[in-house]
Amino acid sequence: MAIDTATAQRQVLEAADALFYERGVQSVGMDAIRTASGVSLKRLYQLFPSKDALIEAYLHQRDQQWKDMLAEHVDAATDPRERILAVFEFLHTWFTQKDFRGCAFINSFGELGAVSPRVAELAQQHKAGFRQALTELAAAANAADPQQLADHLILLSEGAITTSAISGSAQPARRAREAAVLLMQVSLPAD
Amino acid sequence: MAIDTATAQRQVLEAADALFYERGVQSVGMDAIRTASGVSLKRLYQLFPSKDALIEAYLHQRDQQWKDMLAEHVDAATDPRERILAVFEFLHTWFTQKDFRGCAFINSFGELGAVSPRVAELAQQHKAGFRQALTELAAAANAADPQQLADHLILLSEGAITTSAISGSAQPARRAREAAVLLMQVSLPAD
DNA sequence: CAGATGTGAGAACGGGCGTTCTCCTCGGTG
DNA sequence: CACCGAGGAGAACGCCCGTTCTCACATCTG
Repeated sequence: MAIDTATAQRQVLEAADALFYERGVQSVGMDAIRTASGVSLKRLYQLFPSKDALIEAYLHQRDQQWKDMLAEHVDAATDPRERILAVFEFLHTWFTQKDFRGCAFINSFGELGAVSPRVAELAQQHKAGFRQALTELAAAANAADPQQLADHLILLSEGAITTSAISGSAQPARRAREAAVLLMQVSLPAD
Repeated sequence: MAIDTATAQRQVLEAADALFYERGVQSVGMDAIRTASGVSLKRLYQLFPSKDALIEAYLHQRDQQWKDMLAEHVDAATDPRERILAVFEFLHTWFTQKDFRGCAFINSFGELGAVSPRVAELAQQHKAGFRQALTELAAAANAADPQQLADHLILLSEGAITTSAISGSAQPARRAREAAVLLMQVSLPAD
């Protein structure tokens, strides 16, 4: 008997995730995903009717995983400032993973953003979600202007992600944390 | 008679620059460059022996243009702090250009960094050049730790570039400038 | 003028890839 | 047992694309 539908889907998504993220979306053929997942092309196409659909599912999954990992780090702290700094701890542990290759959304956007409105849209949504989360953290820390602090922290985070991806070092997370501390000194009310 | 070699090369590079930047490197075929440049495939291939070579030339050219534009903005100011802030003015004017689509190096790296060591290398060099420039600006402003201030400013800049590219707004340049002002308040000696 | 050279336009070649199709096997059902 | 539908393996199809080749023409040299 063939593999259970749910596990087939999971295997395909796992393979797609690993390959798309590692090599970029366009460099990975459906055949590579078929081989890596062990799911036949026929099944693959009945689970995901096109490569575009699979790309979309891949990005969806990344978004969810990313949010979960972020929340996990943030929720380990209770002090509002530490919850903000936890974002940068999260970045550091992410950057240290040996398969780290930057933000899947930034990469996909660079590859396909101009050519696939759907990819551009998903990237925007992902970043909007991050902004939302940071704005809430900034508000919880009593920032005078939570949106402003959040935006500053976002710039540091995004900058750290791309700098770390290109340089291959996790140091940018440390630097971003440093800068965040300084910004919070100025933007948050004294204790 | 055929077109002069120098102008043919210039036309090819112009076309490649526009197309690669706009649509991404992999989405643009040699035929599109041929059509846009008006240079025959034969000539094109004797000017650039492969698409890879053309991509490399494209990145080289982007690097040079970018440095020139940056220097132009920075050199319009004399006060060390204003020279640093000029970086963010530059970003803002860049983001406002109607064809702005992020950093060519970040985009190419996302597309091909894992698959083409040469592209990864060129991206690293480009970013190293930017870091060098910012470190000098920070030192000239008497930062206690010029490398640290430079790294913080880089994070803001890179974050602004990707955020602006994805969101389609130039606002991140303003936000980055704001944050830079705050960081300089803390990192630079008082007047 | 003869002939060699270089060029433009575009066809041709070779390979890769997204997607579909063929054929065969196998488990379940009446 | 005979049949049916689903699924696996992989061939096949169409298309795109990087690169090379053909051919006709125009220009230069002697």
